[in-house]
Amino acid sequence: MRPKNLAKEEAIRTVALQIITEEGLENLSMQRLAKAANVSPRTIYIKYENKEDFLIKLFIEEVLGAYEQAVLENFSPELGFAEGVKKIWLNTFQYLTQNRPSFALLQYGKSSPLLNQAYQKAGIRQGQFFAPIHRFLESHTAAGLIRNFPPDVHRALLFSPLLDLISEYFDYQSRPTQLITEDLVLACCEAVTKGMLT
Amino acid sequence: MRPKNLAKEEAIRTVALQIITEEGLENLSMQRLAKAANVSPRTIYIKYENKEDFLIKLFIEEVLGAYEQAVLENFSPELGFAEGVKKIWLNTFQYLTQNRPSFALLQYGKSSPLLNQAYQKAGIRQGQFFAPIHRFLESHTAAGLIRNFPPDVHRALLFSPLLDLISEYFDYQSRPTQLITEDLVLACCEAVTKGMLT
DNA sequence: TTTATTAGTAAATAAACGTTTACTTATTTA
DNA sequence: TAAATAAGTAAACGTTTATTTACTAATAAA
Repeated sequence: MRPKNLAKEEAIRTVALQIITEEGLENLSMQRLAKAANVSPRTIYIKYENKEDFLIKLFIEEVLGAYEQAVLENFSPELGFAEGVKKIWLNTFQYLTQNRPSFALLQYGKSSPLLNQAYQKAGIRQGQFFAPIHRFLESHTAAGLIRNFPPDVHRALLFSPLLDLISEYFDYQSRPTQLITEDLVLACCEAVTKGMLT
Repeated sequence: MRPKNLAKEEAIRTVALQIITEEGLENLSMQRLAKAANVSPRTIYIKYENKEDFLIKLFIEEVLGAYEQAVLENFSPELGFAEGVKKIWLNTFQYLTQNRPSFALLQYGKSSPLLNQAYQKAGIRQGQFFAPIHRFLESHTAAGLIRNFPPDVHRALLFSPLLDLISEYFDYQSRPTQLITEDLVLACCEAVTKGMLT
């Protein structure tokens, strides 16, 4: 049996992320992807059932896993609230600003019905993903340190401003000076943290 | 000269918003839109140059204008900080939860390169849009009441959690009970407000 | 070394895409 | 009432889409 050429599989995935980042998800076609990855269209269909299957697997296996790992690096649910939130913010900011394709796909996950399905499947809102953060928030809530909100609401308050700042980071990347610096992000982190306290 | 049939123009726009809301921007094709609006494809091209022109005008003229008006209703830059933020939050929450197509298009504006252009064109980040809110934030910053951040950053802290909560509102709409109530939103508003104070 | 089996290719498929062509209809104005 | 003109239609345009067909290439097991 002829063995799989793993380099081709990888080329398909990385070229796909490149096209999505530079020209948007709507400009990624299977034929174009195949040509850019120096591969026959049929080769993509060896591993993936169809385009939808490909995108969902690209999202879950290539993006979400690495993202979660980066965000949780050196984080522990036992950390103090301010310290834990700061760690999460710094990890997220540093990882996503250095991995634009991941950020682009995460943003698409919020609007595209197709990728939104993948989100649900990955259990982001159910807390299977980022479980340590879930526990972290629950324990500090139980201790009465932070306001008693449902987990989804905690997540909205904690993460959405940060993702918005990262979006602005990329907007300003094409201009003479960068508005969104790490110091500024840490100041925002402090503001968000303070607001959540009881 | 044969007069324009305004009902057809309106049908095109409302049917487009319907399709985008229910099946996503990526499933809106000109031929499909024409058929669903009971119109010949050519009719769309009487008013709009091409698909891009149509979407941008739909976004700016149909969505952004009404959205800004709703958000700013009974708002004044002279209001106290907590009071002003609360008014904005309530206006936004009430309007967008009742106008899902507007919310859907606003979300697409963040990921789709095409609509993102429209955002920039409308000057959302430059403060031409929502100018009263811009003045509101500037004066309270100058007075030393809230932290001294750039306007884009203020906007990220203030609005992004709210939009995330509205997104969750729609997620929960298909389930037995609604998680995101007006009371909960107001409690979050209080948290965000508190965090922004110096 | 042959056979079986999967990887991979080039080219083709039907369907859908955005847009246009060729034409008809409805209305105003002269 | 007739001429002028823009609105609107049905059908088609060439292109691109996702996917498949028919085939070749490469390797492991026999």
